[in-house]
Amino acid sequence: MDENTKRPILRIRIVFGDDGMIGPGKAELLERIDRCGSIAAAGREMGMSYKRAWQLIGTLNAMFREPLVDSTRGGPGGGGAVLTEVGRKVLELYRAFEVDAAQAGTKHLDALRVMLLDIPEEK
Amino acid sequence: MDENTKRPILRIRIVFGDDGMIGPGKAELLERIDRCGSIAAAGREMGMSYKRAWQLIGTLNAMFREPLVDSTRGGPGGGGAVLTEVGRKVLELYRAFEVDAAQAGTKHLDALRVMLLDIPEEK
DNA sequence: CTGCGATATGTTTTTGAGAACATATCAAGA
DNA sequence: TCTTGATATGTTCTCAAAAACATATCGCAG
Repeated sequence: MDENTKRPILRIRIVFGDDGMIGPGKAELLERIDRCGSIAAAGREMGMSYKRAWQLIGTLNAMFREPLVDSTRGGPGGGGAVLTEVGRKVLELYRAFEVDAAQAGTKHLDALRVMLLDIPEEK
Repeated sequence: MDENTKRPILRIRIVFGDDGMIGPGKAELLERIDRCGSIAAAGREMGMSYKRAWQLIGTLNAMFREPLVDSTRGGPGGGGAVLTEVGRKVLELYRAFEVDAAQAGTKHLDALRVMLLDIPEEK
């Protein structure tokens, strides 16, 4: 059974400039890295190849003034990765944004939902 | 020069259920259909093939209780398409949601922006 | 009754993103 | 020094989404 079926009704992607952006995927990845202490493990949890996870983190690190993730190789356990202070802050801001935005638009969202053919259950 | 470079900092995509969704692309398409009175013309303006535009409108029409776009073929000018009342309402709600969400999160957005390497100009 | 311009669809081709696979590298610890 | 587990990075393969191309249909206007 797939317990990962917590599907948000709202999906916000913040676009910076021409290409750089942060959305639900990268946010979740950051979160899991914080919990796992490893890019590989975080990616695995999300059913994502290590390479993909690594690439996403690479672009994230590249678009901010300071990296969001610090990674070390070798060492005890073979290596690992941790969120930097900036990383933690960015994640927190993104999540806060999500909450505020969703809350601000509840009225419009509800109005839209009743017009739908198949009304999806909340949460 | 491409004057269409009005790049929003925020890109919101509303996801309904498993697949149906409305985002910036479909919203803009609806808007242009309203102005042009034609799916083909609206698609052309966006550099999109007629087929693609037609498909997008098809899925939109299919996911709501009532169609958002009414199209006629033949007739004066060869045919055309117009927004229904529902279509206009959906578009309006989506735009309103965008505005409210962005406004609600201005603070967080600004905090994020200053951390960026290349700070994109607003608007 | 023919031509036009737009909708309506089907078929084929292209292409770009991600998966899959393959190594190389590092540092600690056994 | 050899193993280990994770990072780092290149190469190839797969497939689905979009583009490109091709028609068919419709209804006025002339």
